[in-house]
Amino acid sequence: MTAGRSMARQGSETRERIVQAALATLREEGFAGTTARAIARHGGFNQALIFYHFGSVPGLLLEAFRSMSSEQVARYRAAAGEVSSLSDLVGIARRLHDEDLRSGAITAVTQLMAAASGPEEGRPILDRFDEWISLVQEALGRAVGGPLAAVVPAREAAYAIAAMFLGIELLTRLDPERSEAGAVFDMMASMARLIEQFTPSMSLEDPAAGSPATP
Amino acid sequence: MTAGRSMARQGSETRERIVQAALATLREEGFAGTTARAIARHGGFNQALIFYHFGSVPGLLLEAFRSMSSEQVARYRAAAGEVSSLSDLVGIARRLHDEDLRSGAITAVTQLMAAASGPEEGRPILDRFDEWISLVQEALGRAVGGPLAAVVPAREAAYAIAAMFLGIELLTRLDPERSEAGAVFDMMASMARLIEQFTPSMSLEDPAAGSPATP
DNA sequence: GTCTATACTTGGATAGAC
DNA sequence: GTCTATCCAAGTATAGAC
Repeated sequence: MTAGRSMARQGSETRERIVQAALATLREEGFAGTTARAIARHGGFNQALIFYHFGSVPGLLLEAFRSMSSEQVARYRAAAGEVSSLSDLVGIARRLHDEDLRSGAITAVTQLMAAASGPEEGRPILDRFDEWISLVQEALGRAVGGPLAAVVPAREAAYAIAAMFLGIELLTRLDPERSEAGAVFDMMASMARLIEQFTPSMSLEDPAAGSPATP
Repeated sequence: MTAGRSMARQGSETRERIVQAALATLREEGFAGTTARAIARHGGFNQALIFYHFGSVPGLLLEAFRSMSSEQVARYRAAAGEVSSLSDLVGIARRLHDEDLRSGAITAVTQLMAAASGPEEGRPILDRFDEWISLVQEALGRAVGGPLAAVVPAREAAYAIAAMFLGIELLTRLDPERSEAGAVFDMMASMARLIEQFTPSMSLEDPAAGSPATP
């Protein structure tokens, strides 16, 4: 219904390009180094475009965060839907971490979070982060059953797990070489297997409490 | 051996005053708002003093981090020495969190972590953070015994716990009103009690395992 | 919609008086 | 050691040509 030109699409593409450049700058230069000029340099476009499309640098960063978070949540919600054990959950956490080492998506979030100065800037970020907590909570619901589910409040556990993941990303970013994330995921994997031995599949369980796995 | 004047001590006092002002600014204005001028305003002294005493703003921030971390680690190492159960451990974690709500000490760390752009800046921060991990690991060693200790690698568990704490501080800072830290500590407290039921006091245990310390 | 040029502001850092 | 004054670099943001 509009003119035959691809003007709207061009604008969209440019916006997306700026968002990607902002995320790249955030993870490569850190928050302190993420200025309008640096972002423009990274993306190979003009610095003025940022203000034309997003009004201000903080405006761009917020939009970049929203865009990135939505994309990643959608991506992982699909994976979380197929989780059926704690081991699965640890598996996708590890995968998310590994992929972030390359893409830096979560890394960008930690930068924005850490730099937010108060509730005014923090709230929109927290709103988005809630989606991640829900994602974990949902996966947790699929992963644990039996007595464990009755004893562990899902929301709090999900919050704690999401916080831990966040902390690991923050530490990894300080020096990827020295990160102990790999060992931590290994530990959680064995703990998951251990717990699974004590709380066997719900579909087979009998009325008595204990009766762990019989190999 | 020097002159009778209290010049060295005065210098020390000023340095300390600047460090405190830097930490206060960091937690009240966030990293982005922590400029030489803002720090000076906070502390009620002249902006030029920062450069005279610390050479640069990053120099001051690093020193502030070292100072704060040492103090807090010493403070909590004493408390950790008296930990004898998982419940105790959760208790001091909660206390540390509550105290940080007022002092903002840990909060300042998260801000500095955000500032670090790469391994060069990240390494000294990570070096200090190692002390926190060791602290947790030590407390964990006192807190858990019996079969659990044999199955959970202490270093990895300590790393995970420290990361989780960091994440919780990060989230709490985004909006203290909305923080779910209290509920998370409650959950961990009940889980600690639960685990303690299944792995009773080591002093009563039977010869099977490694028979650690007997109080 | 995008680029060039530039006005305006803030922050880091130093010189020199006290 | 501390303060005043100031220089300079870097950043945000806008005006106007294309």
